[in-house]
Amino acid sequence: MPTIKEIAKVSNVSVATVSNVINGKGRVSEETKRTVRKVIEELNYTPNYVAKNLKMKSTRSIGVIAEDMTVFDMPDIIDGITECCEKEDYQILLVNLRLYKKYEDRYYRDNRHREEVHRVIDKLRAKQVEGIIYVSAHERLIDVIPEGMPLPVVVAYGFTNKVEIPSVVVNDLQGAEELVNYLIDCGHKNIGVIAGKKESVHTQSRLEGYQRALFAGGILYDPGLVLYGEWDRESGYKHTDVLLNAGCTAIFCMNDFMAGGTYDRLNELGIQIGSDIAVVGFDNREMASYGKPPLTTMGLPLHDIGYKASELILEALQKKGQEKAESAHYMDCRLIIRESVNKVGEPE
Amino acid sequence: MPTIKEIAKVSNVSVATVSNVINGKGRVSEETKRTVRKVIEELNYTPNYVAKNLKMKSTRSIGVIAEDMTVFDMPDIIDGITECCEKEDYQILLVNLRLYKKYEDRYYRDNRHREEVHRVIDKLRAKQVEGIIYVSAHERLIDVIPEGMPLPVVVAYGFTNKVEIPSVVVNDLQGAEELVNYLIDCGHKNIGVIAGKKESVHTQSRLEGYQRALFAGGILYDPGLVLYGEWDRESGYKHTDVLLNAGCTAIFCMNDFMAGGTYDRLNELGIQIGSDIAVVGFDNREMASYGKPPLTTMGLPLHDIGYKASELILEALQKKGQEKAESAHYMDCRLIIRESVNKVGEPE
DNA sequence: TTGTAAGCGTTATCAT
DNA sequence: ATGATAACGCTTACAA
Repeated sequence: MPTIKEIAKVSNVSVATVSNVINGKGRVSEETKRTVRKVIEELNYTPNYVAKNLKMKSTRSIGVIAEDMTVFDMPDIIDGITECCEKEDYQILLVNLRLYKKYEDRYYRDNRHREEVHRVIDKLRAKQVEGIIYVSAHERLIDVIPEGMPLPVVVAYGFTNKVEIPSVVVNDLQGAEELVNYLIDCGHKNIGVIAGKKESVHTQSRLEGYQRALFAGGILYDPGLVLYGEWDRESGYKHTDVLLNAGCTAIFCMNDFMAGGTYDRLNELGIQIGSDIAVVGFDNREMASYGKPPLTTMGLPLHDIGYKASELILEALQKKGQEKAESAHYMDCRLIIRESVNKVGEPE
Repeated sequence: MPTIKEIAKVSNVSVATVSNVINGKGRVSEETKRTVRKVIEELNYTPNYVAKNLKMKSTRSIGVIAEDMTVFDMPDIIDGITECCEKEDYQILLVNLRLYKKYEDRYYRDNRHREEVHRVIDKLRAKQVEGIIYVSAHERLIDVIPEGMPLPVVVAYGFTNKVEIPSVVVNDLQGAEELVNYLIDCGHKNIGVIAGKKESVHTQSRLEGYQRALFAGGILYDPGLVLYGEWDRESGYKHTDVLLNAGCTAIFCMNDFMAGGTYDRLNELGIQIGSDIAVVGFDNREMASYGKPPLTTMGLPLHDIGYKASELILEALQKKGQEKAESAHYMDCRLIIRESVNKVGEPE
């Protein structure tokens, strides 16, 4: 690997001049520019960024800590991060914690995890990344970031307990509200819901969105129409009947898995989804588009979450140590209309 | 950010000593070790790796170029790469080409793509990565890597036209053979296949696997039982009838999408999958496990491909410039047995 | 327009 | 056991 010194030597100029033509700085005659460029070409020279970074005290790189690459939401978040970073010419140092593979399902109770995160952050700092994005595998409270980080950190797809660390998350409320609005616009008034676990923040927010939509639509909220499930297919299956008996013309399942379960039950019963009854899901998982009929659902703003997280980092890098922005950023969901919702005639 | 110099000053020792205690080299008294460590702790010092890397001329990092993060096979491949790299303490510089988002479906005919790859590689070289893994979004010939790369390059999930660049790909032949073997073990003798596009390498290899399994099972190969599709659901749907008419008791679809299509048709016909007839897919897409019944299919060795690619890079780094290994590495698929295959009694 | 030289934060050699 | 110091490859005053 040739260095700038060798380029200088064979070009018969000083290293300063070579540096200048590379970076388009200073005044250097067209003549020498040409020869230097030719030599660079011939020797297949590539400048050494680690030397440059050392000198410049900047790396234009950020660290991305992904809890687990293989969970369904990761790729789009990472995609959003990379899109923003590419635009601003920032590089990404990726570390994949592989939490699920390593610790099964209860890694977050584990102190090994906390220590590992600290180790990883130290290494990233050592590599002189200018900021860090921590990407949670599922939306929950992230409390493993050490105190007093000397560089901007944001957590994507998770909440934080420290005000100095912004987080960017799904706007469940808007999503649910818009989804139920759509149902109402289609003429449905008796809308049952198969919710997630009662204590989940998603469940709470999506329920609130449901209530708002109902209120705006002038529909009485009947708590008897909301059943709590476990987010799994089975829950959708077993709760369908009671909603049917209550005379619901539409069922709002708080995720696509549970919608799959109500599909199962409805099929058994010979009830036609999308004509006899409407069902909607949430999350827009891959399976949603393969349902029969394809499921109308709410798309998670995964890409936007990643993009926004990058933006926050880059902004923080600009106005170094200036006022902190608000802590939680809610990204809007996007309605994915497919074929599982029928219009219902005006009954009045 | 404190430097080693400041640590030295407040510890009342030289930088050399500090460096030594950090790296556990040279002889230094327990006494000074302790004080230096304390100062490091107090000042929250982290060594600057870019300086270290410059000095050491090594970065322990490799570049990973992903054609598109959001295609289904990427995450597992990346996961494999990171697992291997973490084990060997190598860092990953990730670049996401976002090919699909940028160029729709025919990016690979586009010269902008080639130029972009060259630019990306230059940047990675500048960052002093020690090797590069190019991860294709779909298995095909990758010919965008420049000639005479001065560092190890391997392409994961794609073929190469240069002998010096190893590639690691799916062992379609083994996969199909094992899958059809399983069918035969279950007593099936009349096995139809809904293949992919005729010119596809996957189709060719999987067909060969099918033929081998048949041969080993003493079953005559009937070319009339293989129908070529377009890899999509529709293909599975429309080819099912002729296989049925030919009296097949099992249908081998060359991907899960097409299997979904034959599921559709079989359902219409009221034929029970997993008892009246067997169907198997290939790829183990997310949807496969949600089928009714869950689809028996062949899992792609995505993780292994990533892992192997890393191994090849790291090996090449060891025996710098020694003899090249073979060029194409085939990773075995893994059979995923679910509920879409019935056993069939011995008819003799 | 071009060259000299200091310095970025480390490690390593060689004295002491 | 510890300390001076050169060197890694680059940028940037400043000098010529």
